[in-house]
This record gives sequence, structure tokens and C-alpha cells, in this order.
Amino acid sequence: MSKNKQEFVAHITSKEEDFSRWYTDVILKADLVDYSPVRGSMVIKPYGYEIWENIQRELDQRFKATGHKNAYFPLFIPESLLKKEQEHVEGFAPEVAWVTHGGDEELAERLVVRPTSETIICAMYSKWIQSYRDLPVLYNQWCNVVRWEKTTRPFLRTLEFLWQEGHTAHATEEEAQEETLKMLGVYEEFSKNVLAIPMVAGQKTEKEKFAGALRTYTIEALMQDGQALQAGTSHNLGQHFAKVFDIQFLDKDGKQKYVWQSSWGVTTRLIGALIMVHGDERGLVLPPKVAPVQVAMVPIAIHKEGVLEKAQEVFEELKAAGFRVELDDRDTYSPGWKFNEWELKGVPLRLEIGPKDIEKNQVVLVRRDNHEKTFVPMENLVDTIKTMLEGIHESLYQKALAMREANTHVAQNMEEFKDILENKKGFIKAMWCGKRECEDSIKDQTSATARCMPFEQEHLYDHCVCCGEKAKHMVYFARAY
RNA sequence: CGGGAUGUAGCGCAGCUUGGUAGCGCACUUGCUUCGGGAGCAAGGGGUCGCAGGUUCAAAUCCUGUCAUCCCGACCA
Repeated sequence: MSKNKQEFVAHITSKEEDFSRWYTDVILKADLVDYSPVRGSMVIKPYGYEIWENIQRELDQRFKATGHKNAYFPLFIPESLLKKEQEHVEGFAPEVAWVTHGGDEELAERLVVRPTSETIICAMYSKWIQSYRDLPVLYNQWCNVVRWEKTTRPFLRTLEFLWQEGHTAHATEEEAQEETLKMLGVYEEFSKNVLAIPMVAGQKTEKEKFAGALRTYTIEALMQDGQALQAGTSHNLGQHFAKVFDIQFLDKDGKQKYVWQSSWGVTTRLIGALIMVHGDERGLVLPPKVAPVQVAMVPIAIHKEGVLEKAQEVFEELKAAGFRVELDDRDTYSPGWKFNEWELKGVPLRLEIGPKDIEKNQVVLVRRDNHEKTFVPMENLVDTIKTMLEGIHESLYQKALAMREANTHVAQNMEEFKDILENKKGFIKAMWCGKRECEDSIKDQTSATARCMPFEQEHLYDHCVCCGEKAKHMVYFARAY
């Protein structure tokens, strides 16, 4: 190990020493983002954006498969529209950006830069929906939104962020509820099978629900530092918006009725989740399904006769097989340098090919997650890699699940609750009476919030962890991003 | 929005106390030799010191303001 190596590695702060700094170091060094001249707004660089594109593609397929279509609604929303739904405007008003002028002229009516699009979409639905035959409306849009946050962190909280928002309208309450849960299920399945992140799925408390919703459902993930991250939400909007935006249809029975609605979304924050769930001391660890590069090929002794030619041959074969593969033929870096760089960038598999391998008709594969090195014959290389990538996905998921389980604790009372937060961190499972006062009190005392009331309820004990009265729900609490 | 810290070359930093022609390591460029865990030698290029004022013969250095980033709280995907 040279002194250069020590210096280079030292550029990433240790996770144990300072998790926040580790996170910042990793996203910058791995070239995912850069800070921009605009406060709180990041530039997503190609390597980071490609992760988002992969997330988009996987989710979009799932949306289409469940009958949704993409559309695009305006960035600007007239003030009067935002203000129609009382709870909604109260929830979002403190963090909207206003457009007050067009050129030099002051606008007759101010516009908000969308913080979310319920209002503008409902205004259009009101116009488009006349009959039960028009229902359900199942639209989604991929776009950016703006929320004027006080403090920001790349991917986790920025003034502007990218997301998708699904907005649906249904004839019945049952259908809207079914849709709300179905899409949360899509998120949960996607998180498991694409991001390799286990989620706790459940319902938000009244205090934590979306401004204007009837009920909010959520998927919550646990980061390696013991903090929770809300990864996606799905809202049953009931008829709140339908009534203020007058979205009515003539039903089969000849009666005018208001539609029932849902909305649901996930954001670029998912990339933050990926980093904080899977990353290690060497940098990013990306699940194969979203990794911009799945296989990084490092030829050894490039200048030697036949090495680059053989590497190119293998490269073409892997590319044709559908892998996202990169042949690192830069002659300015040594193999060792490249190994470290691709590890920092989280590439799931490294493929080494050198004169000795060519002689033996084999290649060397090294897994990013456990650093396991295997010599594999050139025959069936495509199948071997396919199997190995699947194995990496599976073990990333199992590792994340084990991490979450090791950091999920039961608190019987507030002393235990505080003790866990101080000494162990992570998720706290506790029973709750359902009263707002207890939820507020827990937050005041511990800064932990109710993440969700999981669908998989467990009866841990009878009393509320806070007030001691009869408990109604089992709740996951945690400090959250 | 409160408390703390930091802004000097692409990155990491020194210089500031005690004002006097801006430095180091890595990276970058060119050439040659290297190549199985962060290669070597040689020659080069690059900074109005975050920004704006002020003090001074003279400001990276002292003063005021401002902007941004990071950390800790309150608020939020």
C-alpha cells in the first residue's frame, strides 16, 4: 500500500466516525451530484442521473402494467387554485415559491411553482370527467417540484427535486382505497426487487398524513445510522379535492356524484436511500438493477499483444447479452487505481482480464458487496454473470434486512424508549393509544416521530407507551430524515 | 429560522496571529518507461485568495456586511 492509496481512501470519511460526512463524501466522490450556485439546489450529474433513469424505467413499467398513463401538467399553479383546499394550502403555503412578475409587469394573480400538483390536476379533472364511463382516470406524471426548505441535503431534501406523482379518480370509495393500497404495494415490491431495500409499509398517523388527504400510507426504510427515511407515500384523498374542485360525474343510477381520488409519489430521495442503506467504507454499493454500470471490465497489461482485442470481444458479447457494461481501457491509470474507482462508484461486478486469463480461457470476477473473487471459464460467461448479479441483489437485500432487524427494538415505556434512542438508535416498535397528545409528547421528549402504523400489527403489550392507557395501535417510531 | 464551523488552483490543505510580488500534495497536459490492488522519471499549464464595501502607501491577512456549504436543533419527500 502506497501513501497515495492512504490519501485517496482517506478522502472518504469513515461511516462510524461521521455518517453525514461519509454520505456527502460518497455522493461527491462517486460523481453523482455537485453543488450548484443556487442555494439548496443540486446538479445531478450523468452517473447519478442514470440511477434515476433506471429507477424511472422500472417504476414506469409497473405503472403501465397497472393501467396508468403518463401526462404532463403545468409547472405554474394560480394562487386561487392552490387555496381552494383548506388543509392542503395550510400544509404547503409555508414552503411554496411564488412567481410575482412576468418580465417587468406584475401579475394580476400570483403563481406558485408547483410543490405538488393535486390542485392543477383536479382543476383539469373537473373539466374532463362527466360520466362514470370516464372513470377511472389513472394518470401519472414525471416532473420536478419545488419546496422552499430551510435546510437542504443532496437527494434527501433539496429546493427542487424530481419525482413522479400519480393522480387517480374513481367512481367509488372502495376503488380509490384499493388503488391507494395497490400503488403502495407497487412501491414496496419495487423497493425489494429493484432497490434491494426492505420497507416497513403502513399507515401514517393523522399528524403525519399528507395535507388534504383522508389517509396516507407510507413505506419507511432504515438507514445504517439508525435514522428512518420516508421512501414513498400513497394517499387516499377521499372526496376532499373532488368537492372543492367540483369533480362530478353522472353515475349509472342517474345521480351526480363526486369522484374518489388517490395520489402517490416517490422522488430522487430514493437515491439517498440506496446510498445510506447499502454503502460501505469504500463508497457506493449499487444494486445491479439500478447500477448505471453493472460490470466494469479492467483489462490487465493492456499494451500486451491480444489483451485489448480479447477484452473488446468479451465486452461486445456482454453488451449484446443486455448487460450495462463498461470497458475501462484508459491507459493513464493502473489496474489498482481502476479497482478502487469502480468500487467507489458502487459497480456490482468487476471483470478482470489479463494475459494469464486469456491463456487459460477464463476471466476474473470480483463482487462489490463481499469482495469475493472467482475465476470463471469464458464459456457460459453470460449465464455466470447473470447468476452472480442476482446473487448480489439477494445478498444486498438480506444484509439490509438483517441490519434493520438488528436495529429494531421494542419499548415498553418512555424510559426504555429514550434509552433505545440514546444507545441503540433505529426503529422503535411501541404501542400507542391513538391520541395526538401522546404522539406530540413523544416527539417533544425524544425528537422521534411516528413513522407508521404497520399493516403487520403485533400486539406487544396492552398499554400506551406514553400515557399508559389502553393501546390501539402498534407504531414504528424513529428519528427521521 | 436559532447555535457552531468553514470558504485560498479541479480536490485536499498551508499562509492570516505580527499587512509587503500566492505556496504545497494530489489531479491535469506532453514524452518515455510501467500495468494481476491506488506506478516512475522529466518538462509544463492553471488561482484578481466566495462576493461587496471599508481601513491603509500597501489587504488572502485587519474591520463591516453579504452569499454559500457542512454539523447540531425547530419545520418538511
